[in-house]
Amino acid sequence: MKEQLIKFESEFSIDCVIFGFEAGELKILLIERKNEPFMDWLALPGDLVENDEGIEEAAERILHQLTGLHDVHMEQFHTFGAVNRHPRGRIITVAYYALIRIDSQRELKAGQFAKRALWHSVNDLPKLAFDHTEIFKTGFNKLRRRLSYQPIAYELLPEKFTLTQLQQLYEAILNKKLDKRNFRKKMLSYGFLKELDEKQKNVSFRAAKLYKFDRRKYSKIFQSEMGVDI
Amino acid sequence: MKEQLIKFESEFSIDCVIFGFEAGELKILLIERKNEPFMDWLALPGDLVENDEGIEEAAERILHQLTGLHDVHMEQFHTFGAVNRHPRGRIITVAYYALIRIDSQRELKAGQFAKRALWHSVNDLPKLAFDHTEIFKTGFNKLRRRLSYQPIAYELLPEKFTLTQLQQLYEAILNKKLDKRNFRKKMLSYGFLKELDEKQKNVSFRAAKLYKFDRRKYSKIFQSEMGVDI
DNA sequence: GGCTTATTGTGTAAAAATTACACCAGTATA
DNA sequence: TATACTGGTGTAATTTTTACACAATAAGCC
Repeated sequence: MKEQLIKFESEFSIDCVIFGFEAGELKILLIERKNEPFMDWLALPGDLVENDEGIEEAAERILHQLTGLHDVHMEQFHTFGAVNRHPRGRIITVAYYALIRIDSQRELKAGQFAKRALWHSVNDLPKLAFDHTEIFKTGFNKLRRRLSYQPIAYELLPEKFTLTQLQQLYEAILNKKLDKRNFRKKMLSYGFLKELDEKQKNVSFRAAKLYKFDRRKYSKIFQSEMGVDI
Repeated sequence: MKEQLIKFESEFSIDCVIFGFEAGELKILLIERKNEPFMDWLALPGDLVENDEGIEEAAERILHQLTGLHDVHMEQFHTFGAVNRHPRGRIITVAYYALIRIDSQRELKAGQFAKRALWHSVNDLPKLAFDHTEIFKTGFNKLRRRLSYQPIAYELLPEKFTLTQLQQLYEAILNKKLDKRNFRKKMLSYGFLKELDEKQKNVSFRAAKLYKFDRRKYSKIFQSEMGVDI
């Protein structure tokens, strides 16, 4: 990354924990590093923040560079600033997480700083570069806590999905079995799932109804539970 | 604007939103600035992070410098990084909040960078220096959300307190009236309040029982509800 | 001492939310 | 048409949350 440490009193970066869901498994987006330090290691996608961009802006830029995505709802979750977290000197990093739909159509673009980008299951992660394992764990815990009071998981699913898929996703994130009937009752009671006149195709068993997420209704319901202004 | 921007590519600071409770009112600790920019304005206590200290460490140092306090449980809640948040150049700030007991014995020490330090009610805050009004609001919302799922308010009360005081504190933070009986039932059901054999003194009405917070039991109960390691 | 005043301290019933639990229906395919 | 597999559904018990009112107590004052 930065070769000329002398030049800077300090620097900061953004790191992204980007969750996706595929084949019943929760995954995160990783890159394989091209340069020292930690050459060839897996790492969270991240980059230094430019001096003329805000950090939200930087987060968007970086995610775009790495995935081609725009307008992804990203949320800051923690800032890591241990003195020795980066071997090249003092670099504080602001960590963001995002939930995105894994789109098999679109290939991952590694960008200029990585050998490749890949989706990796959250369940058997190897040790990551820098303190990225810690960052990932913190982000995953944040996601869990968030999901248990706000239904945000739909962002990970394809546009049309079945209730079973939704439940599997919840189970993957919360890491526990849920009761099918209670889960459905609860999800439908929120009122932001729209039942479609369509069913699954190409399955070798009874096809399930497809549902769609209704963003309008969702906002109405959950905006009121947000923070209050003073 | 931007007098010595040349010297630094970037810098970062800590700002602290320190809550206290006094006379039935929720307050925060502010300083009156001694220097430009924003000379004479009220601001959150904060300082630049040194290059050889971690940010948690820096937060502790700064709080200590400003209040003389040690071992206060501080929690990071957000990092602010708008490009123009600081007129002197690009300074990203990591915001922490803390809840402390206002101790009338101990005088506030302003330190070398402030004219004075003071407790100010959260209800009629003037406009603060920099983006500190926004930082405060974000921190206050964080405190509210946190309090509604974790009983952390005891940190603001004197060692011995009455249930009415505890309720007033909740009402001040959540900004709504609570039902006395339900509130007491709930608080006592947690099991971390220890009833003392003592009562209020010097009150011109029926004295209330005093309670103490039992830190041991609290930890037992709430550690299990924290994030899970992977 | 007894009256006034202000606050403390207590219980119950109704409503709402959460949990536990099992079987028939539908579709593909063999 | 039988088999294998997943989809879809309801109810009762339990727990949690809410709503609500009055007697007990202590100080101050007359």
